[in-house]
Amino acid sequence: MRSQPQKTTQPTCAAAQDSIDFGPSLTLRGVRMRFERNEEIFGESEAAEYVYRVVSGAVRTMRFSSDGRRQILGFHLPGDVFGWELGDTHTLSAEAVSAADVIMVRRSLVEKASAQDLQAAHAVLALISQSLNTARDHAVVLGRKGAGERVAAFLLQLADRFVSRTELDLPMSRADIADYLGLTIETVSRAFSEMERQCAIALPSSRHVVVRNHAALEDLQVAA
Amino acid sequence: MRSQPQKTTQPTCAAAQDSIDFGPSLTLRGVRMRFERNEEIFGESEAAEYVYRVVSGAVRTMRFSSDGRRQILGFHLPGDVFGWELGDTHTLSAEAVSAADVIMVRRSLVEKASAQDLQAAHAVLALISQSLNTARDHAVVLGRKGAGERVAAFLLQLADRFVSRTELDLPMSRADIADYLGLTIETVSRAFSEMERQCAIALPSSRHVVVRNHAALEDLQVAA
DNA sequence: CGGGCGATTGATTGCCTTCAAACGTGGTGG
DNA sequence: CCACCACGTTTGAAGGCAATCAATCGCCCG
Repeated sequence: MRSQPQKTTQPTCAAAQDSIDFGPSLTLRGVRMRFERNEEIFGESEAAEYVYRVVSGAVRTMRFSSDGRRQILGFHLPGDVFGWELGDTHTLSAEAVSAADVIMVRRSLVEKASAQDLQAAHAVLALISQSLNTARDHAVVLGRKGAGERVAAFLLQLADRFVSRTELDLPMSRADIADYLGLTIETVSRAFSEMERQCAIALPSSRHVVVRNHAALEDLQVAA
Repeated sequence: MRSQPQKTTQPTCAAAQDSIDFGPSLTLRGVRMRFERNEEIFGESEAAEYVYRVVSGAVRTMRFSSDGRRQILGFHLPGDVFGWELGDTHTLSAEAVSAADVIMVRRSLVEKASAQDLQAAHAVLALISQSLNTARDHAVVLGRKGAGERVAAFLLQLADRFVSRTELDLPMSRADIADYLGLTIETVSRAFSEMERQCAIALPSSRHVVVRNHAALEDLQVAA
């Protein structure tokens, strides 16, 4: 299933671009690669050879329950780092949601840097710590929110990450959103339609969301 | 709501006991305290002054959704470290599930140690990394499993942590289990009853579970 | 113009929640 | 020592919300 990733032909800009910035004191060089839509970046239990940063596009990380059901753990947008592991194998899988440019830095470089430089070690710690916090928020959504609330929370979360907080171009399908929120495609779709009916959002197309009433979304997120 | 915690009167054993072992190269001294059942250990948005290790009893960490619904993020048993934060305030709350002895180490000590010693920094990283992995597993359970599967997964998870893998003394109530698994008390109770009916477990008392058929539980965990 | 895929909408089912009541046990006070 | 109360748990009945099953729609691409 793992298709041959290939380096971009054009050497896009300077060397400084092809690196991951872990913080004020840790910038590591890597290689830029392009992954096509739905292409696997790495799989669970594969050797964790690289750490990744999204340059453009979007990436999903996920885990599968023993009988194959998929849980998406997070979406990663430009700037996000993913794929870091403490051990030497990946504990989750990653795929490109849309065509995505990604910078890959050898894990050994990160290890070496953080084994020599305390600031580097702290930068990695901050990264993981942030991931943990996000994962905990996600647990609250999955464990204690209804369908409408989950979708509202998802949209608000995305809105906070886009430059324009009202115009969202969703890179992911309804199926992705469903597997992220612990719902089905149909339920997600109905939630979108219902929000449109209530004029909280507009849906010029299925992948383009306009937030019409931010406050209404925040209400939905709490009780819907 | 925060009652006055009080140090245990008997100085139980040596100084080495009242410390947290983060790994081969980081052991920090602290103070031992006892918390009674349901006593708050720290609250969300309080200053994160200490890092904690469970000595005896059990602790729950949790977060609340904006309208007050409780999601338990984890149960912490003897040996577990909890309450670590990157920033200077807690991002979750902790309470004693049962009466619990806990060792508290000043966070500033951990900070100082991991800012001076690379092995110490790595020990903290390993700790957080493990928490992240656990949180991700939890997300799979919350997002993609049915009620019976959740309870089975919960029991197997606990069984792995007890000395006796077949005799479990649950320190937590059905309400705690429900809030951990994203279910209601009644649904959890029904799941237990159903497992007993299928002879996967026995319930001599509501808090004492005997695993009769480990394999059957593993099956339930996948499809029930 | 036709095919395929993702999204939407509708109808129905089923699981979990909600509401309600009874049970059991541990603790307290008479 | 026993009666009683409180609280956690279990069980039952009913309802609701999301899943499932099924059909249609819309759009992109060939």
